[in-house]
Amino acid sequence: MILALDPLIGGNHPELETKGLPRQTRRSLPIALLRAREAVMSEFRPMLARHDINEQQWRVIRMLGEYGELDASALADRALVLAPSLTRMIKTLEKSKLVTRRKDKIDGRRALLSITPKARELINEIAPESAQIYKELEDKFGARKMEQLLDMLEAVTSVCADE
Amino acid sequence: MILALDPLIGGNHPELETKGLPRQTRRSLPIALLRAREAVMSEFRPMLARHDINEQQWRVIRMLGEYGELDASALADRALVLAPSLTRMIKTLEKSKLVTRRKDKIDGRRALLSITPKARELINEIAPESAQIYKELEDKFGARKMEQLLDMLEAVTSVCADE
DNA sequence: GATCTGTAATTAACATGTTAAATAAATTCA
DNA sequence: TGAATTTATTTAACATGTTAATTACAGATC
Repeated sequence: MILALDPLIGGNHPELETKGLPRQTRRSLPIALLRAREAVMSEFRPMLARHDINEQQWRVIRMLGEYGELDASALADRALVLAPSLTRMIKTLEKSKLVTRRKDKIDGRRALLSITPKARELINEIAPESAQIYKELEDKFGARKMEQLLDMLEAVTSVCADE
Repeated sequence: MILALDPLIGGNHPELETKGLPRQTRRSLPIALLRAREAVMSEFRPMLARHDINEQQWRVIRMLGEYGELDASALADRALVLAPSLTRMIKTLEKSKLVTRRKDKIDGRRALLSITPKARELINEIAPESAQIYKELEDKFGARKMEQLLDMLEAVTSVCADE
């Protein structure tokens, strides 16, 4: 997505390409971010799958583990999940006894969510495996470069976020 | 996602947090990539919506515009869409007369996909708007930093991809 | 040339992503 | 106070994401 296309009709000639990608797409930030995310997540997904959990569920459970009880909006925000998705996910997670839900007595609109002891056990199983994978990635890529990359990602995020 | 969780039960204390995020999550690469992508895409999505097209459809059309006719596997690969998603998307895009589809006469298993003149017109409308948004982003973030970020994203992608 | 194996695409089933509309509770303010 | 407005959540409808199974064809082997 999201770079100028040249006016050529019928695709680019090979000499305009590098690394097998046309120049328009090769250095597109949105695509580079998507590619990187896919690549990184491919290291973690099989491990999560072995624990019968998906990426989004892991984010939700983790955030509740880290913050404690949260209302739905705050949780959706932190777990980077949209509210309607969260509503559905909570139903599933309640059925599998990983999340509990109660009404806020002060503000009746709010749903307060927290994790069960079973979910804490799950976190305790997954966390070390996750840390291991992360560490291997950090070793291969370089801890220093990782820090730099995280800094730049934070920077580009805030450039886009506020305006 | 994907950093070690400390053994504290019931969430972190405020003094362990920075920028409103618990330390476990604050510097997680998968989450940073997701956040960055969401932030960047939020700049482009409204423009694409005005053209009645979503992010994935734009990637598919763009790739066909850049490469010319492709079989479904090659297209799915380049557009970063899974094959089953692509199958469904092509049906929609055929109905809206943006993509055409034919069988490969040499290898009967392959579906060869290309875009219509109508899609080329759409590309010609979207491309300059996209370039404009991209340029503004580059100006705000810094062209040099953008290059560095793209380099690092490429690097982390290849570290994960091959092994 | 019939079977066996591998590959491309599709289908199926269930998950989340996305936008808009509906619901319900809180807040504002005339 | 009570109507109007705002806010939190849910529902609805349709999109893609994801994995597994299926279908259809190609290529290899005997």
